[in-house]
Amino acid sequence: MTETSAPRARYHHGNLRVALLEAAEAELVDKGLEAFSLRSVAARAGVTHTAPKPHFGNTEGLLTALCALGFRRLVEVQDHAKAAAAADPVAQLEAAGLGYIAFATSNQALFRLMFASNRPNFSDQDLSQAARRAFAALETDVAQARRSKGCDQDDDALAVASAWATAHGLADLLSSGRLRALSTMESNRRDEMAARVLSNSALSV
Amino acid sequence: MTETSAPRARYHHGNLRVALLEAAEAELVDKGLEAFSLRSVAARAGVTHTAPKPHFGNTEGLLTALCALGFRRLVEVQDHAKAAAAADPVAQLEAAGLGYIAFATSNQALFRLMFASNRPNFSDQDLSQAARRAFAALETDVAQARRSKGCDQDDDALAVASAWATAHGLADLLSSGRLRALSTMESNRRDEMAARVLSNSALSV
DNA sequence: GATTGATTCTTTACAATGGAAAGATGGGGC
DNA sequence: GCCCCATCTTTCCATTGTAAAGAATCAATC
Repeated sequence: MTETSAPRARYHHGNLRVALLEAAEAELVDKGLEAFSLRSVAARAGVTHTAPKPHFGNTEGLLTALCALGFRRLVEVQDHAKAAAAADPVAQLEAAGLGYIAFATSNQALFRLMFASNRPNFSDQDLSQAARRAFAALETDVAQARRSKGCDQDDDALAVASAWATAHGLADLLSSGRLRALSTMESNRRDEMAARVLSNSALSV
Repeated sequence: MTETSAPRARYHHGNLRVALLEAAEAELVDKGLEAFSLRSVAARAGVTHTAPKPHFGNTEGLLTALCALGFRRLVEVQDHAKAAAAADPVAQLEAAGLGYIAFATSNQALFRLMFASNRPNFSDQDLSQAARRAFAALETDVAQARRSKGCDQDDDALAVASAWATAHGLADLLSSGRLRALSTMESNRRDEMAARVLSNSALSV
């Protein structure tokens, strides 16, 4: 009777690819991107340090896959936040922004991998597609919020840039602990303030 | 007659500390933060790889000093931009924001060292002082712009967060080439758009 | 069910890196 | 002129990522 829950001692791991991705994320959480070690990741997964090669090629390959996973999760977090918010397009946009911030603050190292690293291969198909999807979602959120408020469609592109920059700036500064004014607030109030700043940036350019 | 401009072949370098900082920045520009190598920096300065130790301790020490230098240069760039702008407080704020963006786009790796790295020791006296100065300048710029427009002083703290987030977000996304909508514009027009977004974020929260 | 080929994983080896330790050098105070 | 000490070099070591070759296993075919 072979244990299906512990396929470890076997020579062939069975699902090493996903195990490595999980180990890599744990490594990222524990040590941060700058102390990320492929050998350590392999050890976490219980394999030797060259086992990742068939699955990811090299360290950059693993980080590229992890980065794509990050963009997909970013969209998930935003979708989850939107589902819990009011149907009003402005509330939806604010929820997306708050989701962006929540993702950044609870996945700091992954966020940096996605937005402040040269290690992932951004010309990789899977990654660039995942990143594009995240950007496309933002575009429609901004456009719908602006339509609901009767904003000029000609300024949509600028509003997208403005909203993204604001959300990204808040996310980055909050996740790195640099916005004391906001980060020390009680979380409901912080979200209220952030939402105000976000909708303003998208609607009144 | 000893050449003062080439104090290299001597055992004691003379001003190795500043030479290493210059070499470190060149290394940062050439290879980026993630491929930064202390040995390579030492080689650039014409010394062996352990020569930096008496001056900076370890790699983190060197990066910490470089990071502090970055914050001082950021303020310089902003001051320079403000000096070239109109005296109007809103124009001054916009100039500071555009300076922030200009710094980020022309010093990408240094910008990442300052805002997206755990390697510098941010509890270092010199560094934290330099960073605080940069933040203080921003605070006064925002406050003065708001006074000139009769904005409510109670919202100043939020406006500072909003303006900083917007400037930082624009800077980060532009420097990493992610804001095609803006980065493909002719530069005058781009600055005009960015200024509009920036002042809006500070004045109409 | 046995054989063969391809894939996965291990073993081994190597170059690059950061840092520790000890020695060589020479500047500066006395 | 002499000695102390900061500066720089030499040497050594642990860690890391990657390449190459071999062992183990799976899968397809006969």
